[in-house]
Amino acid sequence: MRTAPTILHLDMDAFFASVEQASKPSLRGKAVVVGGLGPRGVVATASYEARVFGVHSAMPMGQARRLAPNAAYLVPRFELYRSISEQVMRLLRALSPLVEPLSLDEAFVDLEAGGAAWDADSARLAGAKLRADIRAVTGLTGSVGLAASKMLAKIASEEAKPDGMVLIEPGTERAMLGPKSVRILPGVGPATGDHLRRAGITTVEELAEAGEDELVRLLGKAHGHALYAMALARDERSVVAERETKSVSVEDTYDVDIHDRVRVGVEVARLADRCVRRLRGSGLSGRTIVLKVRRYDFSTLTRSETLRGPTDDPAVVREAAARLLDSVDTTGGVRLLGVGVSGLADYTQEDLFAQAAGEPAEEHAEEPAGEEPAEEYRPGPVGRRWPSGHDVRHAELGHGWVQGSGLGRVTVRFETPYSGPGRVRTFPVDDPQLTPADPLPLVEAPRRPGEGGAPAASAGAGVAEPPAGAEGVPPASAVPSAAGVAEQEQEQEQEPGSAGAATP
DNA sequence: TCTGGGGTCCTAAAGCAA
DNA sequence: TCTGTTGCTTTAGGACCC
Repeated sequence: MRTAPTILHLDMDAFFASVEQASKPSLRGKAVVVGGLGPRGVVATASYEARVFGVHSAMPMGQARRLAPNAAYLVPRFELYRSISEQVMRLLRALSPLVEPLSLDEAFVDLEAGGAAWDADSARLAGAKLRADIRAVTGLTGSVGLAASKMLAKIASEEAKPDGMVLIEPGTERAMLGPKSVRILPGVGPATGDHLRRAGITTVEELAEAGEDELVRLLGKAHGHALYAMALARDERSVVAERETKSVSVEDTYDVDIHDRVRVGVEVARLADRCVRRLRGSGLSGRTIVLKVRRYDFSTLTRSETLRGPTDDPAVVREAAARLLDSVDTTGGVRLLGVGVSGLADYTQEDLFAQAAGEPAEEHAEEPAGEEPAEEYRPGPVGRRWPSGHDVRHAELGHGWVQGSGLGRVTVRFETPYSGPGRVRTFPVDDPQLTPADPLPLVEAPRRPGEGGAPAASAGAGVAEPPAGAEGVPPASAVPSAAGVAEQEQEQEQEPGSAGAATP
């Protein structure tokens, strides 16, 4: 274990919600909830204003709406978040080549390996500068944890939230960890937490006192050893920059359970195709096909089949998935279906033995082997073209975003990341002057010299108030192309207005 | 109106081979 | 030849993470 606190963990604050607030001035300082808007959606991220009402990640949307009926409810825009995330990751890689992203909004950085820090003081400096740079480049805030190990750096950033920095001085680890709940340790979730509580263990201190043998007896070998080490603040895991993908999967939860066996088969085939598209997009193939079925009662089962060699042939995956489906009972209905491929290989080695009888493994030519195209099939009602929260452009009124749609109308708020809160107007859904638009950068790209570190779009109090509807003319750079209409938008059918941006 | 989507890792049982 | 041991692979499920 190193002796200097030179491992940095960055965690962006309420990332999805903060991005939406930065791009929509009327939502700043308001409760914002990002997640699936369908009847079975859950919260992906809640802004801190929404958390005051008790809304948090993974909560069913319905419950969130009951707790915070006046919050703004938005569909996630992954393409936009990805592009912001890349900006942040670039800043991290400027500090060190050893950057380990954990998700779009989180990463470890080994400052020592990059020569960016060697002791507590230099680490603090690097952390402070990073936070300032992130704010300048993205307009967003992130929290930083600094410590001598990954586990502690992560706990430190948790402690620093929101918008702060915490450094754990080497030597003080056990004292700080001791009184805390076992739940702060990575790998202790609801099940393990319960298990330990029944054994009379609730704090990290008690975990350490229980002893290694007892923990192994309680939780099994791997988990027991790992947890005991964590309890003693021992964590030797190094920051690893490149991790190989182990599996690729896609799944859909349906708004209403599917009972029709034929329809189930059709959906499985569709998922298999989508999965293969992703597989090929990453230049991979795989040997093991996995079918996942969640039944009406939420019981989940998986069936898998391992082929003799890796494949990226849609027909082969489709057929394997269909065979697997034959072995599961779907009476009562299914709420979720998924198809995955694991046992991955670089797909250069062309399918030596074609798996499907008589199936030419070669019709690779078609799809553009990149991102998934938007799905045309979703029988989306009127809202299809106007997902709530997405950007639009009006021929006369300029840039805005969809606040809600339904009943043949779409409500748009006209504002940009650099304007003040804007006005709301309602149009027929087929208004020819209205077109979907790409998101604008959160920070106006060429910053005027001498403007200091306070970019126009910094989400926070005291937003400058230019005349409502003022248009920042967007520099086209740094914007994700073809904004992610693809990803997932669960369509919502709502009365105008109820798609509910916070009533300003 | 209960409970998403994309992953990772671990365990245990069963089959098979040496 | 029979039996027991060991170890690897496949399969299914569960916990956890963001």
